[in-house]
Amino acid sequence: MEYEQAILAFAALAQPTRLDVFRLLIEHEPDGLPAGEIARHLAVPHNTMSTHLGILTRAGLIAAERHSRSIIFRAQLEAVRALTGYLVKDCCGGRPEICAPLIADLTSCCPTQNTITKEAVHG
Amino acid sequence: MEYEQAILAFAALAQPTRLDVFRLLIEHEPDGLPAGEIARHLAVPHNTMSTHLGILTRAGLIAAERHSRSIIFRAQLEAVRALTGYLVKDCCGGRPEICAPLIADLTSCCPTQNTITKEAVHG
DNA sequence: TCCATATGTCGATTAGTCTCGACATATGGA
DNA sequence: TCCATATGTCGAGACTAATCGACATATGGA
Repeated sequence: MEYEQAILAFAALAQPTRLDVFRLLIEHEPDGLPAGEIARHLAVPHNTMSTHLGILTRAGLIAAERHSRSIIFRAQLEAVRALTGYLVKDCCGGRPEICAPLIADLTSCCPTQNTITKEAVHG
Repeated sequence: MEYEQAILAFAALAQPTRLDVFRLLIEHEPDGLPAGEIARHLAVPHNTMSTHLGILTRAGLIAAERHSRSIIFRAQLEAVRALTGYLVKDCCGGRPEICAPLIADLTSCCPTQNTITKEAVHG
């Protein structure tokens, strides 16, 4: 992920309504939700929501797809990967000893092929 | 990490000068840098920088410690861990299949005990 | 105490963001 | 074509953030 895109993503997530939208859409993966339903769910006027959805879309955090009269929005998990990667890889900076414990903690959150042997429940 | 703290952290990192400061301090881990040197390094007036350092500090992303006349700032890697965790664990939401590939990519960035057998170089 | 260095705080200006009413566009059906 | 539904765009007002000169505080040394 590039510098400008990271700034856009951080700015997009720095606003309560937009962070709520993003989390809501993550919950609704992989089906997504239409714009109107998102607005209703978070009790925000449709035009205000439209602005927020535009900001999240431009940041690459969500994506829109028209289905008949509705426009379905979906979270872009690839963007989450890119954003966390931007932070974590920055930490590394050639020094794995700094971020190794950081990654170890993340892997304990959610078992993968590599960490299935570690405790799966995180406190 | 809690909701309000996450908002503060995203907002703090959504500003170019502050993102630069944070990356600079990560580069200078674990020694840190005095406020004046940070300001000089990024060519920002000292009082403007003081404001930005305050915002980063309140967000928990950096921490200050006085050493004689200088105040040394250090990146708080724990905050990076908490912030990435906030994003990634949200993705999981009880569904590891969603974020497993996400974590797999992060671990490939920087070898740990679990992933030392995977390719260490990331493209 | 007085001065120099290092940093923080205040206040004003400028710029940007958030919100929402009003209007515009897009789709599907009668 | 006309209407209803779904969503987007524009514009104004209110709010918030960024910048930086001027002043204040803190530390160490003469």
